[in-house]
Amino acid sequence: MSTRLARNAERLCRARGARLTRQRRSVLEIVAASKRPLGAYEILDALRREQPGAAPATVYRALDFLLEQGLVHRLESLHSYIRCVHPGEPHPGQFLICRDCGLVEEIEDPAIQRSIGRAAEHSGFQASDEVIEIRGRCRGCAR
Amino acid sequence: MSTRLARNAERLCRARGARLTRQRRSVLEIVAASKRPLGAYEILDALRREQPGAAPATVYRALDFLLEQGLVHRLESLHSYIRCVHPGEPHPGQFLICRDCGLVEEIEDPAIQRSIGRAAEHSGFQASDEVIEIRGRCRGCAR
DNA sequence: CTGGGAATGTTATATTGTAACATCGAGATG
DNA sequence: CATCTCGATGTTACAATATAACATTCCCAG
Ligand SMILES: [Zn+2]
Ligand SMILES: [Zn+2]
Ligand SMILES: [Zn+2]
Ligand SMILES: [Zn+2]
Repeated sequence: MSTRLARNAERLCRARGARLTRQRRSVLEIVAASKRPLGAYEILDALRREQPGAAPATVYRALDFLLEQGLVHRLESLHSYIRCVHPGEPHPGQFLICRDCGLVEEIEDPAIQRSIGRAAEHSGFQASDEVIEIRGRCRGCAR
Repeated sequence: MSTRLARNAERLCRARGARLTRQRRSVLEIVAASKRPLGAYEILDALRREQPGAAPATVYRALDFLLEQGLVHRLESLHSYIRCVHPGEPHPGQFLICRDCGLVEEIEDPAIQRSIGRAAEHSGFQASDEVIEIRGRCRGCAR
């Protein structure tokens, strides 16, 4: 399967002294294999196919780890999780979420980042991270 | 109490043919009276002081109405609700959320709006609304 | 007044997320 | 190798958020 993904994640974790265990890797692969974001309980259903005893805490603990490592993002407005398209340095995600087909595109736009930085500064606010979720209709669905 | 608020909301709703009922106005006033965003069940607790029979659906229905009318915003990352500081035309909210004191400031920054518009356009995406929640430390707490 | 649609009451349940504590297991230490 | 230790996992129960479904009431147009 996604050996490429797994190896890259493994490398990143190793470099940080973090342990990408079998369970955590399973959750990462489940999330990464999905075209759409998955809810925690959808991940749980998938995980149970290889590990029938899994419980909610199992999934949430793995997700906590993967979020810390910047390997997945959480979509606040969908209560769901999606792989990061360019892990490496953890970063705030910016997403285009299609209401029609449910697809989500992760973008990385420095101009958005800059404008947010300036707005925060203008209010004397020290930003530490951001939730940027843009909802609408994707190119494919707009036709 | 906040007669000013209530009157303005009343005027806006009347102009649109929307009915700001007693219940809906109660919920609006509860939300507006709070310095911090309130969760639906916090609103419910408050509402029950004047209407002991209120149930979750009561609150969620009122919130749906107030959200549609642009009188309150939902904070996705906090699962909570806050009054709009400048109702009139419904608009996407932009928020600075302090992790330390819990205060939330609503801002309206055209530069953020523009950068998001351009990024969406660049992906052929028709944006219809946005979730912009900037988390960090407010001026007061930063000192 | 009366009919009809919107608003509310009421009950039950779905969905998402955590707490708490027992147990396991990989790697360090001697 | 033995054993110690701490992070990871197993397990159970529960908290917090949100919605479904259907009965009833209320407001207003006609
Ligand atoms: Zn990313
Ligand atoms: Zn689409
Ligand atoms: Zn607003
Ligand atoms: Zn603060």
